[in-house]
This record gives sequence, structure tokens and C-alpha cells, in this order.
Amino acid sequence: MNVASSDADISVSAVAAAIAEPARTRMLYCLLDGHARTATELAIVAEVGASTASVHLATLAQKHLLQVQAQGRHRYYRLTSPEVAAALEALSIIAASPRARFEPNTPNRLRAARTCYDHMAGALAVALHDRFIALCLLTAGPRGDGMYDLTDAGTVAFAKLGMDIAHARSSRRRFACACLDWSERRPHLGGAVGAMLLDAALKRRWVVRDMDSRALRLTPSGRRDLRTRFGIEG
Amino acid sequence: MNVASSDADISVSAVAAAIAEPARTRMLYCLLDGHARTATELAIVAEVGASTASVHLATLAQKHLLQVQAQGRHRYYRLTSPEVAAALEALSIIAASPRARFEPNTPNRLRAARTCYDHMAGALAVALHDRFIALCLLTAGPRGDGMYDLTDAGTVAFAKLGMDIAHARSSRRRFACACLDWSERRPHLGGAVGAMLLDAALKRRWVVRDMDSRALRLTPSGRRDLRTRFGIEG
DNA sequence: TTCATGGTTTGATCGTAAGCGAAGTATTCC
DNA sequence: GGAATACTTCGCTTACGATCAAACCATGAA
Repeated sequence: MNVASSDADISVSAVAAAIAEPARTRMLYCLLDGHARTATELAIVAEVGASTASVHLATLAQKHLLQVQAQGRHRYYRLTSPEVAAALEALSIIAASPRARFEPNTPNRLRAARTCYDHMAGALAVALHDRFIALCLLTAGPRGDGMYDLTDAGTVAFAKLGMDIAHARSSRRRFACACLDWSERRPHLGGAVGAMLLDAALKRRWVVRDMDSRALRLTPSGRRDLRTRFGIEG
Repeated sequence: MNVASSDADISVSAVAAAIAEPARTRMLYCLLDGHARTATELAIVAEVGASTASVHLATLAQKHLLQVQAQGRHRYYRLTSPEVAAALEALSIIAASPRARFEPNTPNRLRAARTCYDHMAGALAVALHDRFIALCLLTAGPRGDGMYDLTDAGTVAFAKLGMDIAHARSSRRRFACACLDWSERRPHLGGAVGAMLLDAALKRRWVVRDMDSRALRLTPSGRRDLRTRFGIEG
């Protein structure tokens, strides 16, 4: 065992331990949609008292899993980075895989459509992703590292939805990338474009947020619009 | 909080807790190279007594992170699936990121070349990956989900290294895929082809295993051969 | 058969950390 | 200013789990 790897080990232990506490896990999963929430909100979803929640949140912030932002008498907590969301999804995959063998098709609102950090996930998101590629709106980047780019047709189509593609390009964030969907085991669209797409979908009420969970619900008008616009049958 | 998501939460907690114990983390990291090891070997790397190691290993097996295989009076433990390796790498990324801000270029044997599950990782692996694509030996698959394919030229070139590409294609395992490298933050080559490439590299002594760690060392002849064969300057 | 080795089970000890309520600090609203 | 709200800190209790030594199985070798 060399120093470098045991060094890495202890800090991985610390991060895993921070995630492991059930109350903290509930908090993190609640924040997986990318929203910021107050300490009391998180105390409620974690099902612990305010004082307990406070020390949990301090722990998570100290381990750099959460960021705090004080605003008046509220303190808003959010996930520090997409990497944190990725680690949580990776843990979900291995947590879900043994039971998936026994109940392979759990009917689940989350399976159909949900948010992943700040973009869409689930069957709907995967269908959109595949359709965008089939329609040549989106192409895999040249380096084969899961980065995407919009074609000219894609730029036009997405601009029509009110998305500011030029702004997304200039942002420091990754423009568009593949994000592995844990329920579908296939990629959906992440990155700045993925986030803007979720915004647009909510603004046009293609989908509405389910209160108190990451689930999204496809509206009748959303279903109609997605069919005429992209030829998606739902 | 709906039932589905809190169900997921508790099992994620359990998996994270299984990883979190430092002795178990050391065991898992030791197994990250894809090898199977005996209980006593793992007790040594974990720096605990045999009895303690035994209960740790039972815990990890019960949570489906490890597989056991009895062979004579030895019991061999290995990671259950690449997904487990992926989760460990994802945790590494967030564990490393805060400190990376302060010491961005930690000189580290592991950074240069190491094994990831059963294929190569680190700067060398990323260089090979990029070179294969530049030389049109390897191409990104059509679906943009991080799957790769060999070109005809690639099939010939890899066959010359003694790799049985036809066998790799017929295996149930993913043929070739992008695997995110946590130190380089860029993809390297995984899947069956990645595993065979590591075999070939070891057989030709391009690299040799560092005892007692995942590090690989590039040999002088390996350096020479990689330059003449693929034009890689190291 | 007997002995040695690899591995697991048991029982007891010990430390850490999660939990709550009460008291303390800060900020907004009236 | 004073009351109410949001959040944290403190002190205390409790419980879970990591550890080891010793006893206990199983396999292979002599």
C-alpha cells in the first residue's frame, strides 16, 4: 500500500461516510434536482429535528458536498458540483442492481420522467436524446468522450424553443454531454443545453414538477407538442 | 417524500456505509484492478486482523459489492461489477477535487499509469486512447453513448499485437467503451478491448505491474515500441 | 489419522456519532 | 424596540459497529 493510494482511501471513506448517514442521504437526494433548499426544508425531508439537520448540513458542507449561501435569515444549501450528483447516481446504480434482478420492471413515476441535477432524466429524456440524434439536431463530439454538439439545424430548432444557445456556448459549463441514465441504462442529454431544455420544457408546460420529489409529469399539451415537433410517440 | 425515493435512499445509505469504513475502503481500492484476492491478503492491505477482515468481507458481499469464489481452502473476493468500480471512481473524483484546488499537480506514480478494474488508466492510457482515435484505429459509436468500435485498420493493428478481436466481439461483455479517467478527467479505453490491450501491454512488457499497488511502470522498451508503433512521445 | 493452514463465529470491550431539547445568535416584520 | 422566525451551539443520553482474542470449522498435506 503506497502513501498516495491510502491517502486517497481515507478521504474517500470520509466522503462515503458523509453520504452514508440516512438523514444526510435523504437531504442529498432531495437536492439532486439542482435546486437550493433551506435548512428547515431539508430537516423536514430528512425527518430529523432542526438542530440535528444543522450539524448534518455542516458536515456535508465541510466535506465539500454542499455549498451554502446565506440570504437574509435563510441559508440555502445546494450540491457543490455535477460530480457530486454523478457519484450519487453511481451509488444508486449499484444499490438498485441487485433488487432489479427480482423486480425488473418496477412501475415507478421516477422511471418515466424525473430531474437529474438540473436537467431531465428517465424514459422521456432518453427518448428525446435519441430523437435529437436521429433528426440530426445533435451529434456526438469528435473526441468520443461523451461530449455533444448541436448541428446548425439543432441550433435553429432549439432557438425556436427560446433557448439562448450562444450564451450556453460562452458559459464556462460543459455545453452538452451524455449523462448515463440509471433507470434506462442509456444516455440522456446533460450539460448547459440539457439544463436549458428542462427550463424550456417547464416554461412551455410540456412537463410539470411533482411537488416533493424529483418526478416530472408529462402534460397532455406537452405530449401533443412533442409529437408534432419531434415525432415522439408517448 | 414518496415511497419509491425513500426506498432508494435507504439502500444507497447502506451501500455508502459499506464503502465508508476505512478498512473496507482499502479492500475495495485494492480490488479496483479487477483481480481477485484471498481473505488474508485483503486483511493485510486493510491492516486489520483476520477475524475483522472476515466480517468486513461478509458485509461487502452481502451488499453485493463483492463476489466470493471458494477454491480449495482459499476464498477469493473480487468486485461484483464494473458499476462498483465506477462508483468508487466517482467517489474518488469528489474526494480529490477540493484538495486538487490547492495542489493541482501532485506528482504521483498513479497519475502516470495505473490499472482501472482490468484495463489501463492514467496519462498513458489517455494518450493511447487519443492516439488510437487520431490514427483512425478507433471510432466513437453511432449512438453517442460512449461506445467505441474498431476500424478495419484498428482490427489489423490490434491483431498484430496478438489480440483476439473476434473473440472480444462474441463475448457478452461490452466490446469497447469510454471510461472516464479520474486523474486526467478525460476518457480512456475500457471494455473487452481495453482489457485485452492491458494484457498485451503486460505480455510485451511495455509496462510492468508495481507490486502492491495499481501503479504501472512504462519500461524503456515499451517507450520505444509505443513511439515507433503509434508515434507516442513519452 | 493427525497436523497445519485458511477462514469464520462468538463474546466482550470500547469509541464514535446521531439524536433531542434548551439556550443562544442573528435577521426580519410589526 | 419587541416579537417572531431561522438557524446554530451545547450538554446529555443512547446505540450501533469496529476491534481483537479465542474457540471453532474446513481443507490439504504428511
